[in-house]
Amino acid sequence: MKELKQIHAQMLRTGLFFDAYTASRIVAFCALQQSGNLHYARLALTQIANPTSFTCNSIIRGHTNKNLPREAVLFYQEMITQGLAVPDRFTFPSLFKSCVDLREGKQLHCHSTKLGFASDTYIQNTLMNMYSHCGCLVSAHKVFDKMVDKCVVSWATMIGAYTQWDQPGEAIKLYDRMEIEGLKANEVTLVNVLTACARARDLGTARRVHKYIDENGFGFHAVLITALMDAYCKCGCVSLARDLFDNMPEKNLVCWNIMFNGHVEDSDYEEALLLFREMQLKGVKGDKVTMVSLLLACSHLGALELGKWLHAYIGKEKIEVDVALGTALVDMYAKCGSIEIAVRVFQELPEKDVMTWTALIVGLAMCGQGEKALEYFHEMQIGGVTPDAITFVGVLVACSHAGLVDEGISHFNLMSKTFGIQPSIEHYGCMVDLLGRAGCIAEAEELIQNMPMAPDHFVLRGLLSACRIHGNLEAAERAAQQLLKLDPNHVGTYVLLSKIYSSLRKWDEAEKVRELIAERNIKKPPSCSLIEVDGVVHEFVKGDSSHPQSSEIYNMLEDMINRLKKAGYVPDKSKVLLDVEEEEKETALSLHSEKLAIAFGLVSTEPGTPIRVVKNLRVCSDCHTLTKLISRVYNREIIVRDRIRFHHFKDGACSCRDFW
DNA sequence: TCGTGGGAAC
Repeated sequence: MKELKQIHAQMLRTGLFFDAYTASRIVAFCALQQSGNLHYARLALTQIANPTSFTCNSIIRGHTNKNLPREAVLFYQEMITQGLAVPDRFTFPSLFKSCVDLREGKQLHCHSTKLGFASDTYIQNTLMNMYSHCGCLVSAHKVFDKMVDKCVVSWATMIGAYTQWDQPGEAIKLYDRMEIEGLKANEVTLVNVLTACARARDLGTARRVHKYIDENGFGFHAVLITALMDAYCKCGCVSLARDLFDNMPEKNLVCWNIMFNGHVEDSDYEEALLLFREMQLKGVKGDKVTMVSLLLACSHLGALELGKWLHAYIGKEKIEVDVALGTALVDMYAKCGSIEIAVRVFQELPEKDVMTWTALIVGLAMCGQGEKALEYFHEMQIGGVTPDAITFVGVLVACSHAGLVDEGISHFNLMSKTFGIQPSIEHYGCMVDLLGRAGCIAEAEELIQNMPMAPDHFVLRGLLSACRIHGNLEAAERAAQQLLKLDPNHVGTYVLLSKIYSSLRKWDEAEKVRELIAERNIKKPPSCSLIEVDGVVHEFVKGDSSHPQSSEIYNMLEDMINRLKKAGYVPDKSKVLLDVEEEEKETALSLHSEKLAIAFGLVSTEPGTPIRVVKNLRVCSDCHTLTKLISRVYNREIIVRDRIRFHHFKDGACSCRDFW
């Protein structure tokens, strides 16, 4: 700018600036160059008596490029009202790009048509894009249909518009039409189609595009490969994406992020974290998108220390905490059993939306803090945030876990009456759980009878587990029958039913159910527990002896059980499925994965440190009793997250008040 | 003129 100003001054002295063409270059430089100055461009313009359309177009483009859309449109208005210059075909592309209002967009469309640019391909392409951005896909398509000379850009734009407006199926159809008409696609077309494949989970098309890329010699194109990776990830083919990723000559942050997210969505949290360490070794820094994915991994693993480390990293690297990242932080602290920090982080967030509030409500629900969850639910509405269907799932879960039957029912009614949200099967699932858990089995059955859809396995399993808690065999058999019809290969049904039989001492029936599992060759998912020590997540499965410190762990386990027996512990063998000798039952119990994880926690952390364990299944009653005692005898807080909620053990009691 | 990634639920 310093040099430009000198040139400008000389031009004024020599009179060269009064030549419109020469002056236009001064304006264009100031308006368009990185080092330019838009304000100066507009000042210079005021000194030009007869600016050309080129000069004015530069000003418009300058505002568009610097993301000042309002100013671009306002300047156009000035240009025509003051008659600065007549718009030409170069005026409209950047003008359309800056137009976000449909009404205004139509006016500009009208201008361009009156000026004779109706069939200019360049203008029509940007016009389509403008209509799409203004949310009028129909108009965008009308422009597309009427185009006589459609070029690659036209097709790519329309495909992109469909994808953007959540109609990936239509986008893919359009691409198919292109292929049929024998048209060549370019990189952008393919990126847009792949984005559509990702949204539509269309693996077939993604593979076809991949083949097309290989066969048409596109060479290495980072964005294209990145889009392909994402499509593979979203279609559940993470390893295909990983192959592409590993072979990329250069990896930008977006492709790292896609890979982190791919592994997280694939439930491979450890792999996501390993990959992050690899990225750090390469000296690449994460951004807010990276943090969201990694925090999600921590949430699933219950890796609080790692989560805290990421939180500190966000602060250290000055990563902007926007709503999505804020929500991920709240979710991480809540799901890692640190609800107090979750609440504090939540309160300090500058921006919260319905997802943020919902994450907190769900977090409180999981801790059994139903009343608090309801308080936040009301505070949220006072703050002007409208709850959605998922928020209500959280509210109902909160009521369910805290035994707030009446509140649950009233909120269930409130949902449709006041908020116009029709209850979905998820909401009915919560209600069945709520009623069943509180012992109202008949009411739960009646609700299932009267709901507008057929019960799914969540609903029926909720009923069945309520029957187990309350020892209602008749209702259990009815629920189990339906469940077995619906999903005969789900081991949970057999296990629950068999547990009900054995708790009622109907050993023969229990055995019969157990035999069915073997006969039908149904695979049991292994029960496993995770515990994080010094930032490393250790995994234990039932009866595990693969851990390097296994002998220490088993010694501790023995010590634990002996000390607890002295403190009054009697193993609860009634829920053990196996029809074996009493002693073996005791051994089977003592090998439950959470007991191993807790024993490991006791040997590998300082006295007094809280122990946090995450389980993939629900805790059994024996482990629950035992853990209560451990918390007293070993003077440790123990926080166990099971498949659906938290148990916070302290001084011999559990936060669930034995209601789970 | 057209292009890649992230947050809440039974």
